[in-house]
Amino acid sequence: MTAPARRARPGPGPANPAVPTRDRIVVAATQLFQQRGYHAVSTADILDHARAPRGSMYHHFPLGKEQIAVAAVTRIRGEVLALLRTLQARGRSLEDTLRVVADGMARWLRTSEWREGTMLASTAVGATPELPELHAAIRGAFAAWCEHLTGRLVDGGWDAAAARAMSQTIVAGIEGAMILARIDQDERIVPRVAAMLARLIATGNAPRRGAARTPRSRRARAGRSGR
Amino acid sequence: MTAPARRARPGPGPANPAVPTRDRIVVAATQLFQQRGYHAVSTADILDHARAPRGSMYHHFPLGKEQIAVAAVTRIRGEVLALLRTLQARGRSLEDTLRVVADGMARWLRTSEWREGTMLASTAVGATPELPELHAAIRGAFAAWCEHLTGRLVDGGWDAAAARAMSQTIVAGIEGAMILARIDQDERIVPRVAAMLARLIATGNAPRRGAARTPRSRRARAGRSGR
DNA sequence: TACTCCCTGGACCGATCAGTCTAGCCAGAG
DNA sequence: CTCTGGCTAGACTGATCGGTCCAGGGAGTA
Repeated sequence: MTAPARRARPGPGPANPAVPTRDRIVVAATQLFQQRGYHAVSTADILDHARAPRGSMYHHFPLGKEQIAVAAVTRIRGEVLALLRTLQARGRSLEDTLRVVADGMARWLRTSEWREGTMLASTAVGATPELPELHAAIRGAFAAWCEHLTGRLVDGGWDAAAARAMSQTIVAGIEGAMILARIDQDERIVPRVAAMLARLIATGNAPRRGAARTPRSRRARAGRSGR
Repeated sequence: MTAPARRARPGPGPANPAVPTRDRIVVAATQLFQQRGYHAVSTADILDHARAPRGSMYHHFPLGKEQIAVAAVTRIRGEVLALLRTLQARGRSLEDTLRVVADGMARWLRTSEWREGTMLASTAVGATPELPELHAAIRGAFAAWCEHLTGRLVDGGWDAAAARAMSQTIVAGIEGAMILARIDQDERIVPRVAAMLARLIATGNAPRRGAARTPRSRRARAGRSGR
């Protein structure tokens, strides 16, 4: 318990010159922040991983570490949103989407040997109230995901308020499941929780509406309320 | 974005001599870890808050910071478990228990101005795979909570596997809801998610009961491992 | 009073932190 | 060719990190 000696690994081989330095930094930072969280990652770690010199980093990110973290969060936000939209475009139901996402995340957990995996939580913790820019970026990412899910639920006939609560439950459940799965090193927790959430979606449609099953009669709902 | 200057506050008034130094350290560490996570809290922070000198800390915790974190996690584990058991002893249903816990946590979030609140997640992130003792402590705490919840569900007639999945969903959902609520600074998210989970419990008892789910006679659930 | 032992108090250490600075590389423009 | 400016390169800084060390303080016992 004396010395961490975490800096042992010198980085993953030589830099790939085909990838611009800025992108290499963002990719490395994304991985590291997901692994260990904002405060446990040093700029030297990022530079090591990205095979970039210090000067380049402060050239591309003059505001320093927090700015890099914002870029990383924005990247994650976009990737997840793209996946959600792709699945929607392919006609997958929301329950199906949940399953696919959960399976993908479980695989990701395992292949990274439970080192990566908590999408934003690693970065979210400790970003309040210092680091206001990072805080805002994380908040925006969660909001974007929830908004997408809420939209899909409303399209499916959900009451706006219920849809909002449901989408928050989904995001919270998945994020929490990732934390539990990492700690337990048991990736099956994620699909398990996702199945529970899918059941909640299936049975819970429009809790104060008439039918319990999806009525498919969309288009007629009132305007969105939230935010 | 230059200097954090977080060390500005000198600590919360003079030390209370009635509380032993060791306890003051654990209490301060618990609060700080919940606020900012393991890596973002320095030993100097803890000492400041606890109004204790450096020597005392390494007298009581010769293994250093990680040992203090383990003590803090153990403390949280015990407190939550005690609350769950108290509510059970008072005859509250599991759904009711969930509501009470969620309301309490929401209040806690607000009164701490969204600085404390994510029970273990703050500490959990980044505790893998270094910090093995801390990792084990967090894992044990989550396991203890899940075990309690699983026991109550099985008592209520749930199939063992389904009960386990449900209890993990509950813990994951609450933990995730706390993260979302902190980021959004909106404590209503927690009771909202809790209500969803309660609905899942109410409707989900023995899912697909008639179908191929193994009923599996519940055995006497083994000794509950309190603290 | 004298002695013991648990605990306090804080100076101190080498390592590492995020961030600064400046010297040069090198491709494209003129 | 020269010049220029975006980018690289890494030495350097002061602050802070977790951890070590040891000189006492002071209650209990004799």
